[in-house]
Amino acid sequence: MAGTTAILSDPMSRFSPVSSRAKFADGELQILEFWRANEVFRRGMEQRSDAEPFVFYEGPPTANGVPGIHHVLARSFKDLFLRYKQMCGFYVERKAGWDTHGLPVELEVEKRLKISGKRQIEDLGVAKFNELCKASVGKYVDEWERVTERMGFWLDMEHPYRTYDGTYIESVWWSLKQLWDKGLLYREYRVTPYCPRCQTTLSSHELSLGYRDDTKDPSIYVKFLVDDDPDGRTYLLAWTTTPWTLPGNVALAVHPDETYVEVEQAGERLILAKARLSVLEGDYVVSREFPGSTLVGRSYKPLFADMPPEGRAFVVLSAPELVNMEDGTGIVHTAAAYGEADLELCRREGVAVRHVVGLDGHFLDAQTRYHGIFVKDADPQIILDLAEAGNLYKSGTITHTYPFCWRCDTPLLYYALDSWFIRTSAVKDRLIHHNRGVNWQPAHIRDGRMGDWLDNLVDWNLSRSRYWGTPVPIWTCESCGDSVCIGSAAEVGLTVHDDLHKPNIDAITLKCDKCRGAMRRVPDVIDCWYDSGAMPFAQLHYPFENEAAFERNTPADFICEAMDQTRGWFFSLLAINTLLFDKPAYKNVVCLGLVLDKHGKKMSKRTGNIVIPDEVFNEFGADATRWHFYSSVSAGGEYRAGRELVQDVVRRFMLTLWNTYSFFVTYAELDGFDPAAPAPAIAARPALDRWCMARLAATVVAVRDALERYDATDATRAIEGFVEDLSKWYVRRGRRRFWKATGLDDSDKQAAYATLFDALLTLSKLLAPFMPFLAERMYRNLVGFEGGELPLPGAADSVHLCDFPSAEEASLDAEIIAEMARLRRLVEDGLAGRETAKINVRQPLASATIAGAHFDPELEEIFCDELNVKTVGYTARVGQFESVSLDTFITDELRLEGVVRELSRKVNDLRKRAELALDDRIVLQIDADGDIRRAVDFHGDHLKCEILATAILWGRGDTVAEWEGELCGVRCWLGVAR
RNA sequence: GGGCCUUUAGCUCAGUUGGUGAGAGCGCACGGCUGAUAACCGUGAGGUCUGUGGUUCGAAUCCACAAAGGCCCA
Repeated sequence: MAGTTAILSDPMSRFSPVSSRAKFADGELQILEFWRANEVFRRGMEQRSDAEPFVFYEGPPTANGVPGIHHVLARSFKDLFLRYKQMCGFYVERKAGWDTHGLPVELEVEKRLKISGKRQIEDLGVAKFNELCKASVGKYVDEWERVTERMGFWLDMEHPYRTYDGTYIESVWWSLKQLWDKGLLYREYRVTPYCPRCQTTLSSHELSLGYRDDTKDPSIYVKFLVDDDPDGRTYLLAWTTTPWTLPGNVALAVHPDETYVEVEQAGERLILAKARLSVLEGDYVVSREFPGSTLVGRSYKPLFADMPPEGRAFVVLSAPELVNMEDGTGIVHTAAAYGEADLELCRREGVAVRHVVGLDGHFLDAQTRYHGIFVKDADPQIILDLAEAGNLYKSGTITHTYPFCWRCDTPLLYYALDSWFIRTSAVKDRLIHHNRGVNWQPAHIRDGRMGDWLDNLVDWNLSRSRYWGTPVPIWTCESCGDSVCIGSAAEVGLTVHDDLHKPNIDAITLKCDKCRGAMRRVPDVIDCWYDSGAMPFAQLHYPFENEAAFERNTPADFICEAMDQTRGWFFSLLAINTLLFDKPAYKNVVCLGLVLDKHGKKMSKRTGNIVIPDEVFNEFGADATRWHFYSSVSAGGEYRAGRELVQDVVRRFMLTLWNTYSFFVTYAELDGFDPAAPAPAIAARPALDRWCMARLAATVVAVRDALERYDATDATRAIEGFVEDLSKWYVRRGRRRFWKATGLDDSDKQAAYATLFDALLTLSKLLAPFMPFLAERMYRNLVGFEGGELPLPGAADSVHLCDFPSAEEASLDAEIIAEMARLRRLVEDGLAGRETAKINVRQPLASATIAGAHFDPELEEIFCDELNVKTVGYTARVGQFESVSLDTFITDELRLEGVVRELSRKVNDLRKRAELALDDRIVLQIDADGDIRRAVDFHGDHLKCEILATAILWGRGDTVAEWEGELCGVRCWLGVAR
């Protein structure tokens, strides 16, 4: 590249020099600076401000930690389609959003304060706590913004929506009031998954985030002594994996239609289902058989003396829905407060419902034996006590799936509590209907994962007995119990500029319309997933303002998040939009798979296989990282991430592209190529050029088609294929055309430059949505913004302000693409033939014979050149495949031509070693005899051209580089002088 | 227990509605080419297309069952 330096310093150069060392990461930083200084993002939006909108919703992340590589994945895909649509002429708003409420934030603050549990929060003061929560939310926003910008994701972070804003909360209240008016909000005492550490219930989608399938729990068989047994030795045998619920036992359930047996074993009588006899240990004798119904109504002694019955309790109930014959004993221990079905059953049967465990997950004081102990910790003691009292039949451990809190890892309890629900089940059919109309990528999500979820829809547990969240806008009368729901801040005498959070809002009491009593707010806050699903209208403070903007912005044309959001944001968006408007919330969803490490293992901090975005960006750049995600697997697959994989993108794709681009710029500059000058019409260009343009046009069609289908993988693979062809066939085959000396007729050279320029410029636009940095760098230089002369007339100063390429009809040519492919297959065949015959490619041969169809003369010439044969002949095809055979007889004349080619190769190698510029002239000195002498005598002029020599001298003299050795079997000394 | 996805060369992955030698890139070995040179081209080794049945003139591809892995649900 020594030669180019001189050219570069020329102030009139058109292109800025392109080093063969690309330094992608450094280049990206410069482009970032360019975008910033020239406000390219803003101008891009402005340019399309009157255009048809393409609506995108940003799924709000919780900026509660630094962004990981999986966030980069989702943001890469978002950016790709948004940039693409903007280049296609749409107006694309990209409002950032932050999910600011909820348990994750509260936990972060608890951790930092080193406190835990609600009592400590209330000791600190809810006002203070919530203030800290709000401050904590912003803690990582800077980091998120930095990474977002660094990876080239254009997002309007200056006007984000925040779920804690007064305007946002007010819109959420409005929406809840709509549901209230429709009768879709209700309160119920219900057993729900409950986290005793966070002291709140969880919704079913939160629950689904925390299952673990390798949980070890006790598995115990418990004997309940029946009341009316004269001997006092007849027991009902029941099974449980939650010993801590036994103090809460109020009933046993049996299946009325199943057969039960009484067995004699070790002096005791045990009752269990016949089908479950296998759980018994050792020998036994079956003494009686009877239907389960005969057991119904019998009573038994409570397990613990300090558990006096309160109302009806300790009876056998009939519950076919609760009892199965697959596990356990056919007799089911029933704790009304700790099982969903248990509660339902006890209500139906009028059996007492009572808690033995407090909201903190510890046994209540009244529970004298275990009071104050955390339930899961009490299990061993309970088992011991049962054994001591003779109520334990056997105990063991099982491994099964059990839910844990998705944020704090505490094992969840099923616990009866008052909760507020949204009757989502009322619109189930509509949800399913709207989901049917969504274009899911990958398609199987629609009826698979999402469809299943909707089929099994349950009501949405909305309330959380926590602090940092949108307050439930419901007030209840202390005297008459009547409730009202508010739908705006004004209804409680506040504005959106007031703090609408706890504890402020709790201080407000309303007067009951019915009894004039005082109404107090339900102390709960709402599930933060509801916040996120409300963003289509809440981000605009609809319906209080922005009515027109809201109409324009719904539904979204496109959203994109990871697979786990089927139960999260994808659902909350769909559910809320359906409940409120009976409309779909989005049309196209790209649903991304998990990011695993390079071996396909889940990433975790513990195993240290985390990929840190900055590290990859710094080493290989954001473009390479993005491209890796687009191209590595089909959408929805599991993504692998690791530096080797990204490095592969650089080597496989980016360097190939870069070398081609660098080649073009180097020679275009050397030759003073002017892209603005009229170029030969495509139809008038050589076949190689027409082929290149046809391949380019086909690639444009393929990329557009793939992106319209939201298929990034197909799109990137089409581009990769073209770049491969451009570099490894077009440039390789056409190289000599570029360094041909300028002469009278330059039309061939002009065609070559015009073709390569066109290909690279179009490529830069095609690449812009995928690799925004590299595309910009190439584009700006190609159109002349980096050189010393004026840029191309009418060219935008950024590739991101351009229109996305459309295929030029004139260039589409399927036939030449097919013919070239055929030619390349036959060339391979010919080169293989040379190898077999042990004849170098440098040695010209007289002819090759193709057994197959004729080529167009232009293609024939390419074929001959590539195979280094003088002529080509044809014969009929033998068998199914075309093939090539070579005339391997080397005449004297051919041999001398081969010698010249060996010579020029050696000399050019010397030129390079001497670091001569590409256009430096030399004097060649030769000291050799025989074939070399004869070859030079015959072909001296040709040799001079090949090596840019002004003269060839015989004998040795002063040189800048020399070589001595054997060439074509002749001793030879070569010297190069200026 | 149920649903969905995956399984093709040492590694990462293509393989369109079944249809002419089972592919690419990387890696490895050998050779060639070369003023894009930290490139390029060719050849080779390496595959029971996870397995077993079935449909068919023909199956990596369609069907059934099974195995392994992943995700989700109960």
